[in-house]
Amino acid sequence: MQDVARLAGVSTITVSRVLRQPEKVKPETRDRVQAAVQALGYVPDLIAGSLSSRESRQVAAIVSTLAGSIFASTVEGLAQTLREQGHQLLLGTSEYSAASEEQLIATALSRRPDGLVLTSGDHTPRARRMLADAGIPVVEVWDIPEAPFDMAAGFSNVEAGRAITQFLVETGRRRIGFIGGQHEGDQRGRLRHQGYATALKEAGLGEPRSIADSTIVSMVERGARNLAMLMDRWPDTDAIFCASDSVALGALSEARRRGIAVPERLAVAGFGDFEFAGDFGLGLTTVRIPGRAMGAAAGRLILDRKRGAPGMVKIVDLGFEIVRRGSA
Amino acid sequence: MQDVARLAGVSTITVSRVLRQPEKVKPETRDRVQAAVQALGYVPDLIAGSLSSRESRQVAAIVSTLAGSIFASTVEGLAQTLREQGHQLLLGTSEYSAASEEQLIATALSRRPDGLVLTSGDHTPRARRMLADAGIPVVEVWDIPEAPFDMAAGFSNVEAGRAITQFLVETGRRRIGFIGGQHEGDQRGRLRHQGYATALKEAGLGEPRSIADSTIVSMVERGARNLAMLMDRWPDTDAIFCASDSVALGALSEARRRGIAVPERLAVAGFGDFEFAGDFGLGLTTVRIPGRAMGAAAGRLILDRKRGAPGMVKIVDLGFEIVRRGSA
DNA sequence: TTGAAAGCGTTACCAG
DNA sequence: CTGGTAACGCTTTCAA
Repeated sequence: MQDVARLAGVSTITVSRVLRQPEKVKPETRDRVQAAVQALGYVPDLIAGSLSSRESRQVAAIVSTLAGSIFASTVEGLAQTLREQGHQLLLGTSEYSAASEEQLIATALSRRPDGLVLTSGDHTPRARRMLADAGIPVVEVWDIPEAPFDMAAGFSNVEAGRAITQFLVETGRRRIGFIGGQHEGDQRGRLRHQGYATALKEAGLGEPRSIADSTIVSMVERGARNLAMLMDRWPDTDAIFCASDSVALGALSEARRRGIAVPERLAVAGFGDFEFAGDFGLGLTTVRIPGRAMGAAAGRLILDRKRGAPGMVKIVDLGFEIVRRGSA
Repeated sequence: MQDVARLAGVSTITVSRVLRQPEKVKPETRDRVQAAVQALGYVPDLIAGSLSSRESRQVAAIVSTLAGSIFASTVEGLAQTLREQGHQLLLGTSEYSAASEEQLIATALSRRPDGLVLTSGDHTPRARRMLADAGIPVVEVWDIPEAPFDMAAGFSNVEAGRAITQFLVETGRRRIGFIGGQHEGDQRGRLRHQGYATALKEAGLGEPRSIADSTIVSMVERGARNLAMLMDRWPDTDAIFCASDSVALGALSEARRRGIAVPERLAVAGFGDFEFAGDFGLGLTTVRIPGRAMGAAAGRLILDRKRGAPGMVKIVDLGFEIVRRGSA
């Protein structure tokens, strides 16, 4: 920066101003400085800048995985929104890691991000304390928590599970099963299951028929195995709601293998509307989730807060949508 | 840090040492400092640390998109490898953005990352200069460039295109088409096409039959449209190689629509082995790409270099694999 | 509209 | 094994 300043015949602070608030510098001076920046190929050091200005122009996000098209679009929406407003994304994934969310949060915070995006869920007291101490905007995505830590951008998993189950009821199904969620660590799957159970009760359709054997690694295989178990136990089942589209895909394979006609004898509904849900065979009936929009909204919430926008909304409910295709 | 030092009755530099090189501090002192860190809930400031130590323990990656399961696993593999070795990922996506790769590189470099991961391709002279000036390890992924900028972790797209085409030839196909790649901006698709054309020539099978209408947004739709165009123009085509699995998925739909039997009358091969390639209908014959491994290798190359590992490998060829399923 | 000086919180370097 | 002091490269005052 000193080199640039020298070449332009100004002081370093003027160079800084040209870069950060060009309008505060006289056009001639500005041009001279910009020429010097170009000539020297100067790249500012944001680390030094951040230390000095106490803002990092960086937002951290922690997701469990990018695989399976689940959080990928959310991360993408977030990254794009941040970039458009001059911020960068610091990404942490927790998959296959013994490191607790707590640990990941601590690591992220040590970079002094201007905000943090998390998937909603239970956070430990220690995690909550760290977040509070950091004093930065925090957005939980992929659900509307009952007691949000700070802000949230998501949809109601309970309502979504209830809605798709009601949809199955409306299409004449009476013996509806559930597979593939509600295991430990899948809080959102559990919420969907809760919605499913509620809908059953409201329709007077008896007890839930749920299988959630999580000993199988792949979601698709899990879907196949779980459907098999469910049909063995409740052979007259006429519809299933799967906790995710990949589980539904596995269930469809298993149904084909067993010669169970879909949707005639068994309706299959998924969850997520993943990229190819409409592009194989009869198409998967599912619940569309605003993945990308949640990321974008999370970015906006953080940046608005940072700007000190007045009358801030804290919870953004982006809803969901039932997409009917051939499988149910 | 001063608070911690005071509470532990040591100087700040000792606190720093306990955190970064615990073995250099006497156990008793160390315990006292660690207790103080706990008591105060101290979170070190990596920004200040980076400024001082001139290493950021952060690696930047720039990919075009996380959608479509293309780069997601690579990013995940990278993030995991970095995390395991105490580094963090700074992620930039270029999608839908007018900002050039150049701009993204400049932004990433301003954080002084310890390394940079890029998808291979043409980089502008200015970009190359910035990379050179930064003096950090750079890894190109998703191809083995002829003239790598620095290091590379990938596979040969040309060879992969050649191999799958040869496979189709070996299974008795003689009039083999290509759809969905080779348009502007898809350098790797072009390389696969080149391999395809080479294989045709080697087998004496005449001129390429290629369609690459890139005016359609979705890859799946593009596959459908392109297959339609190809079959209209060369009705006797008996096999196609699709530049990606999503294109292949679209082609399969279109074939179904037209009553073209797959694989009897038309063999369909994809590229990528995306997550669900084996899970719909007859299963997609495709080329499996080591997505996650490329990310992990890229991380290792950068961290090894940083450590000054001797006799460094600069190019890691992770190969590819033909996966035969029902479609070809 | 521009500049001088004083940090930002940490680590490198060199002593003790 | 521990500590003092001086950076690291920039931005924030506060003045001119």
